[in-house]
Amino acid sequence: MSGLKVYNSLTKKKEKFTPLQKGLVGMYVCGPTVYSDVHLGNIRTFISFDVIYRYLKYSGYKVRYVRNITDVGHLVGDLDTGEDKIAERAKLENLEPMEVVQKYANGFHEMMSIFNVSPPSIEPRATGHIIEQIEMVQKILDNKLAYVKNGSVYFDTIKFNKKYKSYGQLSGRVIEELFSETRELKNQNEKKNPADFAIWMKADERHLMKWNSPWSVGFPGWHLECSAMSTKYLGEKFDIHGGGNDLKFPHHENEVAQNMGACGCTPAQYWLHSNMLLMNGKKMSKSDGNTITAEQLFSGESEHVSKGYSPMVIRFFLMQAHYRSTIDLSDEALSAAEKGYRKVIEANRFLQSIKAVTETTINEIDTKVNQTIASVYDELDDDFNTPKALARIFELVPVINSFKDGKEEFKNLSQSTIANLQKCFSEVLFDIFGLQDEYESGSNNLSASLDGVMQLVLELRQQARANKDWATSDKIRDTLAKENIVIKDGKDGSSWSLN
RNA sequence: GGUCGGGUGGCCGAGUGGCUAGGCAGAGGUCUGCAAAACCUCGUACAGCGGUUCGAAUCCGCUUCCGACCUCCA
Repeated sequence: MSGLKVYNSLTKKKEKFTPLQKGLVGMYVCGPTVYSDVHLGNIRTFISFDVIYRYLKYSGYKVRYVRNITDVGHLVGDLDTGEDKIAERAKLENLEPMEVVQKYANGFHEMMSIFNVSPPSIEPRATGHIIEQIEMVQKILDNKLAYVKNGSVYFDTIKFNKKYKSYGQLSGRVIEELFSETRELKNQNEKKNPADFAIWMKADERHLMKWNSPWSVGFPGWHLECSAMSTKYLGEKFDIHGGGNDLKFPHHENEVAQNMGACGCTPAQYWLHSNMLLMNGKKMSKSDGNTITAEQLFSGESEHVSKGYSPMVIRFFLMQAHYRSTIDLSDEALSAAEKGYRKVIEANRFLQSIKAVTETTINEIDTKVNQTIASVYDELDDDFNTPKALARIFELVPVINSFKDGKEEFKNLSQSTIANLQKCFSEVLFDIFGLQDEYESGSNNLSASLDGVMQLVLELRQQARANKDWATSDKIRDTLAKENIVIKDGKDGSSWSLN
């Protein structure tokens, strides 16, 4: 229950998880910038935090999960004077900026739903919080940790670091080195030093997205929206802040600075960072063109895959790696995941169909199975170790299948052990990992009647087999196979499944 | 160049100072009319070179290769 340990990027250590308020967790995760279609790398991050969110809820916490949508403030190119990404895209597609935002936000939500990612408790947008952001800029100015230059406002990292000595703590950077490192290509005369960053930018005439402020007609700096919105919905101090590894610097580092600059306290207790999805050994990234969209993966229309893979196979594939490790996407790995997914889902399907078992005494095998079940949750308590938990689940699969086959050692599993297995598989696979049984194809009327038809077919085939009429029995099997229905002959009759 | 993280059996991926995950593929077997599925068994892997240790894939050093961040990025 409270045995959860999490790896904190701030301290670089695994720590016992203790929320600020007993039983309640506030979690903020950086969402997408909606200026183009999400790719699988983005999706991985949101699935990782979905599992974390689900596990926290499973563990009995009441979680307020805030995941924002950034629809302004991302700049293009090397310079802070660059065009806003959304505005840029709007020009390109000949759309109103808000149309761009809506279009890609819709696409994002659709993807999240396809991958069974739970919606957050609050999904705030940057453009909906301009006032809060302006107020935060003012607070930082009041605290003398920012300065105004030609209508733009810059965060004064030197002054901030003198006061708090903490700039760079999260990303492991030393502020002095940041100066010497920063390339001199910036025509950033407005900044006092290169490590400073804009929290409010004056917009020029051509800019499409701009708002009134005490300093100029302009727009907020990129990092500001997360600071403002996390404060608004979770308070100045909250429990977990998450995001992709690539956001650690400068985004999260600057976020911390802004929060401290405004309220004098560190925002999140625990910083969790998920690692990147790789393809061909390299980070999946739009700018490199090293990407694959989910649609391409579903349809198989990509040079990277030989066939299509379903959303749940992909989700299962991701569960096989720890969220803090990179994972390499490949055709071979996906097809291995597909088989593994099928195996565990089918074992579960049988498991859940077991009605009542004659109660027997608890024997050695029961004890062993129950220990393994307990270990599944221990693994998840250890920084959400899904691959280890999954390994334990797979140790239980042969137990279930052996029970099904009536194997001597397993046929007398007790009622309570079966119940524990059912609970464990259902909780871990569906509630925590967020998988779905794709072979079940819904509990609709069609599948129910199909099952009725299939029972008849299987019965007829069974008769044919009893009469050693192999021609008929094989014809049934082979014809069904062409329709992607697979017949499996077991000890106590046959079963079927959709391929 | 700076900072950080990695190199694990055919592939993907866990992991701990000694009890050597798991999935997929492969081999053999059981079952089966055949096939599939299922079940059982198997490979003794940890980049290289040194060192610490009774003992290291796991700790330290060096070498090498790869990646991430340092500029927008989940």
